[in-house]
Amino acid sequence: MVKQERAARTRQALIRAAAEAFAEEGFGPTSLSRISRLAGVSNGALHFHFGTKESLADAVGQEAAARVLRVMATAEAADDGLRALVDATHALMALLADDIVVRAGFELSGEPFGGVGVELRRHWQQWIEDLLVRVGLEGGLAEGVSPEKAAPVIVAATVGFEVLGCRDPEWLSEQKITCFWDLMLPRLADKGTSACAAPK
Amino acid sequence: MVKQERAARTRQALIRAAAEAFAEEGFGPTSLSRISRLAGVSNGALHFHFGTKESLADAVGQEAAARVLRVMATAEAADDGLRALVDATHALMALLADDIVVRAGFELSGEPFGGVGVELRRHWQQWIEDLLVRVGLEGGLAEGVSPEKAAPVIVAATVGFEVLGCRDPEWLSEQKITCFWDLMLPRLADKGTSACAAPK
Amino acid sequence: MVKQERAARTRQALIRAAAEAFAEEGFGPTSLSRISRLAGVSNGALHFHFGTKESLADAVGQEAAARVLRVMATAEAADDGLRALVDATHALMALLADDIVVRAGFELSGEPFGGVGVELRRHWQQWIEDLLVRVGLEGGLAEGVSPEKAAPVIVAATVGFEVLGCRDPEWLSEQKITCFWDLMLPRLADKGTSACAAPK
Amino acid sequence: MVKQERAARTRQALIRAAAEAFAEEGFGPTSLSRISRLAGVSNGALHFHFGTKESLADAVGQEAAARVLRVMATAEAADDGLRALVDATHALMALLADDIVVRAGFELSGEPFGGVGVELRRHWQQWIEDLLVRVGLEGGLAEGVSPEKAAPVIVAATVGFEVLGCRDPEWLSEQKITCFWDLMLPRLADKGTSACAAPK
DNA sequence: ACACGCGGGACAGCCCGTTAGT
DNA sequence: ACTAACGGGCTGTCCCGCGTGT
Repeated sequence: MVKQERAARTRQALIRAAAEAFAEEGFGPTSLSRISRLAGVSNGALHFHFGTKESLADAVGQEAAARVLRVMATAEAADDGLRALVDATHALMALLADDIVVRAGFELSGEPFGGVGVELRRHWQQWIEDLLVRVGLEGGLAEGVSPEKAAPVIVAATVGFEVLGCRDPEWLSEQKITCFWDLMLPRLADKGTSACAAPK
Repeated sequence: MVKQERAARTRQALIRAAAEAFAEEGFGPTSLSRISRLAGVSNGALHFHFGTKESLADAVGQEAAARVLRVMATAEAADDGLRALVDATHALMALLADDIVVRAGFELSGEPFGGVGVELRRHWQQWIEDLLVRVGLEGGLAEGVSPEKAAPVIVAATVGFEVLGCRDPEWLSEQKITCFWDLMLPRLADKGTSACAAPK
Repeated sequence: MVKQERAARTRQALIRAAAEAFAEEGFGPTSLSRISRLAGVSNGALHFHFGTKESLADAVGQEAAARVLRVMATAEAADDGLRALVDATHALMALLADDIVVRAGFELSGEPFGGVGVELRRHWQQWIEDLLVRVGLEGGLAEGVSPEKAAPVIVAATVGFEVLGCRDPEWLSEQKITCFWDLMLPRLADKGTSACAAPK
Repeated sequence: MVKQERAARTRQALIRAAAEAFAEEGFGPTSLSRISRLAGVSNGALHFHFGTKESLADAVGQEAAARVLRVMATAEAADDGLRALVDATHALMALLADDIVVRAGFELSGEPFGGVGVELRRHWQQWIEDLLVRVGLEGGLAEGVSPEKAAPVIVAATVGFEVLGCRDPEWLSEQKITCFWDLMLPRLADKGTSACAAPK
């Protein structure tokens, strides 16, 4: 049907506009009128697609999660676990730098929602923990370094870069992340790793 | 005057209540009625002390800045620069964990204010950079590590801990910070440093 | 055509659902979505059959009027005029008690429509007046009782029973109406009437 | 205090305006903006005095109940019970005819509120029942007439006059009520009563 | 000086009745 | 007959002065 095609385009425009607004002002202060104006549709159209403001935020979060998942999947294809981790952080920051939806999704996951359900940061943390556990089992971690201790540090740093990157995109640059891994990787990795601080 | 004493108490109660509310919901969604109710004063009293919502947030930010400054000053008394850095991060996280005003101040500094003026995170970043420069001049940094590269990494990590700590205080625990320095310090410091990952 | 049969069924379902909703909440507060949901049809289907909300209410009113007319016609068949009046009130109350469409029609006729056109209560009043005039001409009314004076009293009482019956069906019971005629009939009727307070 | 005087005047203006609007369109269709415009105050003032639309309707209902109570008390002073009943109905109709608040209160008590609490019609019914029981004990009722049977009839008739009077004030005229009692009283009262159909 | 009751506008979010397009 | 979209309007409430009291 042609109608459903147009509807999908409207839906995407709405999600995109909402992401822009949420990323700029946060969930609460953003008004629905602003979003519908940004998307170039009427107020009623917004309500047709998303009954409530929360459900709109939900949609933004899920769209962001889907895109982040693709990044994780791509990075996981690397032959070395730590290599995958470094690549994933680089790719995530690049994504945050130019995909407003993903950025909004991350910001939203930090707000005290009334039960939004999408927790992007939690997903990210979980993925890092799982990956590190696998690396540890394969003997890829240096002595005295456990997945349980290393994962939070990496999560905190990446969340920090993300948060600061919201005001100043420079924080999301490849250079900054490379600095991070340059400091972190030597202590984290077994000598035999193929990973280096720069991406790919 | 007796009146002024009472006024000061009201002012403090207002700042405290505002910090609580801001930390919980953010600046925009928090209503002034909620703050005045929390503080146990009337709506009119709030507007007597702080003419506008922004000026109230300003006061919260300045109060928080004052307390953070004390932490920095205390840490700076250490004889070793990196020692001071480690101590300062530990102390800041402890402060964030149990001082709602400081927590609110940090959160507020991440919001896109209409010209609030208080930028706690920027202060923190500046302080770290200055300190690292001093350490570098004294030869306390390892080879290949420059203050310009190391400072953002430390700032990002601490901001990350702070942000995540807003929802789960566990992120602010001494243990988490110790893990961070345990991974970061060996690569950062010259061999002759007296600093270690744990506080004090 | 088969289509027209289906259309008629949809139309009836809509009228029935609208009656239910109008009777419960009144015209204004009832939303068209609620009606279409109740009827199990789509929003668009509603607007295909009834272009506007008023026209839907009109349809409910006309359907109700048709059913009330049948009651009047049946009662008129009685040989005694007052007998017909008593029977008609009994029959109307019974109809109100179990026909939601009629109930809605009466309620609607009490609302300040923007020109609905259907005035069920007025019809009822007119019918009673005409009947009483006929009875009067036949000498069936007691001395000192004129149709002009008696009709409003009967109308008021029946409307009262109807209105009160909307919240509590007990008011529409045969017993209550019998009580009414038991008090009213002796003063109203000539001694020679065959009518009694109970129905049929 | 001057302020409180002004506040009371505002409150009364709001109640009066609300009564006017409710009586004209009913609870649901009436908008708060219309009420505040009618009262000549701002939207915010309305919300200051009555937090919600329901609470405003409540206030109207209570004000109406208070005025009706005064009517009942006055009528009760009559030496004859049935005399009191006749007087009360006449007085109530007169009140309904020129006190918009009372009219609104009665109309409101017929709407399917979400728990308004004020049930003017129920009060009226209760008062009539109690009065008739008292008259019955004093031997003022004719043979074969019980309070339980007579009260609903009188209530229904008065409610009918009230409802019809909303669209056409003629229904509330002394003449109509006199007709009612002229038909009803002979059958209801013992021969020795001093009551007659006309008021006072 | 300090505090408050009262009131003023301005939207916010939600949703409603309605129309195009197929 | 229905999906998709449109404006407009409703209630709630928010942020903020004005004037008065203590």
